Parts: sequence; structure tokens; C-alpha cells
Amino acid sequence: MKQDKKKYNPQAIEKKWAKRWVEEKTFSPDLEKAKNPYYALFMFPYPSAEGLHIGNFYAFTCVDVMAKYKKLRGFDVFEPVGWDAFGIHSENYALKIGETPGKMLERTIANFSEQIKSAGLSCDWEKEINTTSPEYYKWTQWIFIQLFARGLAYQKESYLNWCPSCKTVLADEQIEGGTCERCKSAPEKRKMKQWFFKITAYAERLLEGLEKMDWSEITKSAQRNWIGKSEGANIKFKVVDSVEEFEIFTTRPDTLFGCTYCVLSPEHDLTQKIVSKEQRLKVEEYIKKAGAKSDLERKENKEKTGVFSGAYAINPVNQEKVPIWIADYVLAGYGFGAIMAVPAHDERDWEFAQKFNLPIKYVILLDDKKKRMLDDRNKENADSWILQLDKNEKKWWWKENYCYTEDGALFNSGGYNGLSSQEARKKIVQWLEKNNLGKKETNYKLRDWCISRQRYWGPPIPIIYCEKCGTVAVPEKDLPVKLPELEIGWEPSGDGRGPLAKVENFMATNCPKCGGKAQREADVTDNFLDSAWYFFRYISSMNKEKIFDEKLAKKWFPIDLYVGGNEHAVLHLMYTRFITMAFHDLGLIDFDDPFKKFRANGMILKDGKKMSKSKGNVINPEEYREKVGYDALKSYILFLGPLGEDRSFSDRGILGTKNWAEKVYNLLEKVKDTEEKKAVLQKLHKTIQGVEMDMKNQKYNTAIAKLMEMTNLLTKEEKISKSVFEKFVIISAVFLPALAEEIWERLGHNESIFDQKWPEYDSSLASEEKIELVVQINGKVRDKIIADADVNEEIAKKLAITSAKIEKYIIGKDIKKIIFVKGKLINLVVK
RNA sequence: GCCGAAGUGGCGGAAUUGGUAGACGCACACGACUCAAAAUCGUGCGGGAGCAAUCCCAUGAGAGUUCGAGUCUCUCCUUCGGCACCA
Repeated sequence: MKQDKKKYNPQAIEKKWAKRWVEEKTFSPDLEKAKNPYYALFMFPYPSAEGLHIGNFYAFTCVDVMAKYKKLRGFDVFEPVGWDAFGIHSENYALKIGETPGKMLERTIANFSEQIKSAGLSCDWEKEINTTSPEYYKWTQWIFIQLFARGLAYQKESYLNWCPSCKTVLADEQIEGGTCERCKSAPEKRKMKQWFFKITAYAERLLEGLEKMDWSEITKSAQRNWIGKSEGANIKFKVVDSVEEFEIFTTRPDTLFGCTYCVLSPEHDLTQKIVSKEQRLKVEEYIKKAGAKSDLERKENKEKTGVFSGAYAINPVNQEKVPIWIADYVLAGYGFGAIMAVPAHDERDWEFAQKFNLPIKYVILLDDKKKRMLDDRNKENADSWILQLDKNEKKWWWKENYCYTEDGALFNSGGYNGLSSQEARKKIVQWLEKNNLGKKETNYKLRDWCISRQRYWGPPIPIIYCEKCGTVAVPEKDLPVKLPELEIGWEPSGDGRGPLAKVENFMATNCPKCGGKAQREADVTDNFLDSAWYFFRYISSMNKEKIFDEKLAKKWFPIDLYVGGNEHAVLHLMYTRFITMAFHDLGLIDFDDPFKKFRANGMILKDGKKMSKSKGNVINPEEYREKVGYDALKSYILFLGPLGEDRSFSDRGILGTKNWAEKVYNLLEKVKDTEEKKAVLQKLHKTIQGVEMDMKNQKYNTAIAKLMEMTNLLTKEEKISKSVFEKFVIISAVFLPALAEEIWERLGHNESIFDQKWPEYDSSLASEEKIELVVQINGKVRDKIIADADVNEEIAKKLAITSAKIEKYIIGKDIKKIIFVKGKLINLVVK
């Protein structure tokens, strides 16, 4: 019986402390008075009915260990928690189980919060938020009207992604690999009038900001690709025998002389105006067909199609007359939806010209090196080059049947012949600008954020349509526009309007300007808007006057550490940056980017495979609490490898951290009144130093390894002094919080271990007195000699050449050179 | 195709950033305890040669720089992530 009491019982210990931490508000800082703020944030969860999963657990823990470490280092740590509960995800699930989302969430949030509370995280439950509460979404709507007032929220009609299953439009960011991010069905193209946020106005700032931020490279690169900056020029083309003209965007103005035709997208405004009588029927038929194609069809079938418009344009640089074609390989949404085609030096134009027998004109010469490179790539055609000798330099161009996009030297280009592509780009654009025929321009792939959703479960868009006054924002004093609590009729209708459109007492209102009868907007905002600003609300979750307190924001922002899944790289993370920049421009804050440091946590694989319900290899955290306890589970996840990489979880492997926790627990018995051995003290101080360094670099895995080493050393000791053990327990508390807290109490302390000070290491103890001096001959290790740590070159040399093992390598040879690395090695270069 | 990250024992991964490759853990083997098993503790554990001391090979492949390369440079291969008819 007594035996049992002494046994490590993680479940009981963890339960006890998790409860006490919440009750005693151990981790609730005073935001106003805090002197040394540290804001640690994990992506707030969507409270799914399945409950906490291992991915949540991983991301939360990555933040949590840093929070605990910083708290021990004397910071006022704020690690808030809340619920991202609006949105299609919740609503679809509610539809599936036939319950209203509101009722369902009451239950799932209660469950989820119990789970997080029992996980022993240092969350501040005082500041909990929920995006579906009117106190929260009042401010989501407030953001909308602020952006509306500044022209950053606007309505426009355009072709949008319509998800037939979710029955709503989606933002471009929510189409992943051509399908709906939520339900994986193929979206249709629909022309609709919708609300947009002008994120494109921030394209350059979003891109530039990336340079300064401490974010995972993988995330930054995803954002860069999504923003898709390209520099080039706009060029005007006049239409022959017409007053019309159109502009094109190109990144290769140096190839302007090689333009042999132009292409307009089927949606281009000009097509109707310029089409010739003979071609009209064909053109109209083509436009109709192209319009019916979904993005997915386009993606799958990249075969070029198109039709001649019957009209011609004038190349501004050489007055050549070139045909204008209509083709859907030119996209309406990018640039002007019109291009100059240079088939010799653009692969898409090349393909099109081949198919429709359009002329090809080479204007770029390549040097020998580039020619050889292309020859290697394209061996079967390697004999079609034409040689041109230019100032004794060999230059080449292709005779036929090939297209190359490399930069080179210009020819067939009038006064620009001989210039490099780079120079020619500058000169040609200068000439165009001087003659008002074009200008330098930068384009981005990023498009404005469509935020209307034809759904029920979101904040209603705070807009009123008045016959007299037009589109009017709901005044701030009337916020929030409450989402009516519907028992029935909240399902998406699919008719292009949100279900609120049918709720008469919601829709009917008065115009805030003229007081006359008016209608509300029936759509709600995108769920990603709720989550684009939640971290601002945490610091003022109770504030009724303001979205957040500016003084507190100044103190607590930018956020010190943010961790979450990289699947949000271009969704959530881009939107948060945009909203933060907008806040900056509203004068609310003085910074542009909300997260100083972001780390993407990788995925957890089970035995090397992706987890999925169908495979039955899903890791349920609660199951492992039963088996090994949360302290061991969390440590194991972190121990598996460096942050940001995928990691393979195995049932056997987890025993490693379980054993570790148990060993630490068992050390308690050895605490005696005793003098500490020097070797133990040295290891302790080295461990403190090492853990500090690893935490600084967020190398949790090696920090744990160092603590394990210390544990192994202590396990071998008969007696451990209390002072050494206490220090060791404090530094272990970062990874084994409940266990450490329990030990701390048993050592006779009343206050929480997390209110203790991190022990300072003594650098004289942390560094070695004796080292193993490595002796190399010509860079190969030949001997290791124990020497004083501060041994100098002279003595090291003596030690080396008098070593018996070294003798045979230097006998009869000259020592040409000696390389000495202090505290490490001496290398004798002999011949 | 373009951009980014990565490739080290049977496995997850270390390596103070150019200085002892394989820390720590898992698995495995042997030993101690036990009537026995589990648990625990101890020892070993990249490959090859040798009784041994020791020597050779080895960080995806190949070259290079260097006294010295897992780390830097170039070329190539593979895997993963992002973008993709974006002019």
C-alpha cells in the first residue's frame, strides 16, 4: 500500500495542478501593471465536436513551454485562449447533425475548454473570447465600417468562386488546388456583386514586411508566391482604323519588336467594339464557350484555344500591324486582361502561334554559354541555330521550331540592336514614357479579399441599402447588428443570397441617414475576418468602449511568439497582416506587422504516415494521458525533433519521455542533507546554461535531451542535495510542469514553482576545467590528450609531440604548420 | 516550369555554425536481480579488417576551396511544401 503512494501517478498529479492553476490564476497577468510583458499566442481553435486533437496539442505546447520558460525568467507572460466559433466549418457540422450552430457550440466549447484546462497549459482564462458573442462581433463589424469609410471595403461585380456544396462565394485564398478549402468540391464561376476588402492596396507593404520578420522561411515563401510581384511595363496599342486603344502588361518590354500579334481575354471590354463583321459570330460563340468553362476545366485542359477578332493593332515601337486574337489563355483578372504576344520568346505564345500558324520573329540573340545550356536541354533540335558574328563574339538565334525565354542581346530591334535585355528594358520603357505610349509598372497576383458569404453563421455585414441614400454603413452606435437566433430557415439557400434575406424583421430597417425605409445586407462576413484580429481583442476582452485599449496595445504588441499550422500561411496569416496594417493606417497602433516571430509547427505523423480516421491511426491525446500522462506526452512531441518539421509519433518511442518523468519523480527519495559533489554541480550549471541557449533558439528537443542527461547523472547518485535538486526541478518545470509543481510542493513549498526565479548559472562551474585536447595530423584525429581548458599553443604543442601515439606520424618529417584552436584541438601539418 | 525547405546509424534525431560525426531517446543484444516473467539497473550498439593495440571507409552523388567540410562553392539526383496559361 505504502509502495503505491510513492509511485509516480501522472494522471492524479496533472489533474490536481491543472485545476489549481486555473483556480488560483497562476497564469493570469495584470495587463496594466505588467512591467516585462511577453505575449505568447497559439492559433485559437475552432471548437470541433471531436475535441482537442494532437495537432492542437502540438501547437499549443510549442507556445506553452516558451511561456512557462519566460515566466520563470521573470516575464509577465500572457497566453490567452479563445474560440474561433463562427464560420462554415461549425455551420456545416451543425447542418449534418441537425442542430443549430449556437446550441451545438455551447456543448462543444464546454468540452473543448475542459480538455484544454486539463492539459496543464499556462492559459489566462480571465480573458477568454468567443467570436460568436455579440460583444466580440460588434467589433468585427466595426472593422468593416472603418474600412468602408476609407474605401477599403467596397462592392463590385465580378466572376467569383461559388462553392455549390457550401452554397456561398469564397475568396481566392480559400480555393486550394482548385477545390473548396472546406469541403473539397469544385467551385463554379459565377458573376456576382459582392463585398471586397482592398488587400491589394497593401500588396507592396505585405511583401516588404516579410523581409524584416522572424518567420519560418517556408511561410514567407508561400506568401511571396501568393502576392506574386512582377515588374514590367504597361504598353498602349492602337487599334487600326479605329479610335480605340488598349493597354497590355509585359515583363519583357525588351521583346517588343518580336510581338507578332496581340491577345485579349474573352471578358475584355474591347472585344465587342473591335470585332469585324465577318468574325463576329465566331467570336461570340467562342466567348460563350470560354465563359462556361470552370477554372478546373481550364486547369485540366491547357490546350490553347482562341479566335481571330478580325481587327489589327499597331505595335507602337515599329508601327507594325499585328492581328488581335481573343483567347482564354489570357486571364481577365491579371494586368489588363490583354497581352502582346512574342511567340519566339514566350512559351505560351509559342504554343498558340504554332497552333494557329501565326508568324514568329526572333529578337533575342544568345551567347555561346546559354546556347550550350539550351542544347543540353533540347538535344534533338540542337542543330537549328543560326550563327551571327558580332564584334568577334559568337551570338546565336534559333531558325525554327523552338522558343527560348532567356535574356540576351537584342537584334531585329531597330535602334536597340546590340543592347542587353536588361538595358533594352530600361531604354524601351523610357522611350515609351517619353512618347506617352506606356510606362513602368508593377503587377501582383494578389487579388482583393472577397468577404461576403451567403451563409447564416457569421457576423451580418453592417450595411443598409436605402433607395434614396444608396449604400450606407450602420453607424457605430447601432452596432452590433445582431445575428437573429433562428431555429429554422438558417440553412444556406443556394440562390445567391444569405438565409437572412428571408428573415423579414431582420431585413427591414430604417436608413440611418434619412430615416426612410431601407433593407439590410443579407450576407455575413467571412470567418477569416473573425480570426484576422482576435489577438487584439484579447488584451481588452471586457472593454465596451473600444475595440482595444491603445495603451495596452503599445505595451503588449507586437506579439512575441505565434505558433500554428502552416496551412494558414496565405489565409489567416495574410489577413492578419492586412488588418494590422489597416489598424496602423487608422491610427490605432504604430506597427505594421502583428507577430514578431512566427513558427509553423509541422505535422504529426503516426509511424511515418499521415493520420486519418479511415486509416484508424488517429492519435487521441486523452488516450495517451491514460497511458503516460500529459507531461510525458507533451515532452515527447517536442522531443521528437526540431520545431517546424513533420514528426513521426510512435507508441514505443513515447516510453522514453515517460521513463524520464518517472526517473525525475524517483529522484525525490534521494534528496538528503548532503554536500553536493563538484561533478554534479558542474553538470547542473552546464545544464542551466545549455537549456537557456536552446530555449533562446527554440530547440526544445535538445533542451529536453540536456535535462535527460542531468537526470541520468542524478539517478546514479546516492544522495542529492536539496539546493541542487530544487534548481534542477525549476528548469525541468518548463517541460514537466505538473510533475515539477508536485515535487516542489513535496519539498515543502507553498507558492507555485512558476513564481520562482530561474536559477542563474555560474559560468566558472558551467565551463570545463579539463578538456580532451584533440591532436590531429594533417586534419585527421590521431590522439586525444587530457589538458587544462586554458592550455596555450606552446604547451599543447609540447603535449602533442611528446605523445606516444603521435610519435610515429612525425618521426622523420617536418612540421610545416601548426593550427591551434583554443580549448579544442591542435593540428600538426607534416610532410 | 518557377520559388522555398530538406536529405546524417535499424528508427526519431544531435553536432557550440569550418574543428573529435552519431548527443539524447527508441529498437536491438548481453549481463545483474528473479523459481520465472515484467519492471528496474548495468554494458554494448554506423560499416569493414584484426586476438588486440589500431587502421580503413562513412553525413543523397560527383567535383572544388581548406591544415581540416555534415557544415562553404559549383553541378546533378531524390523527397516535401507553395505558385502555376499571372504575360
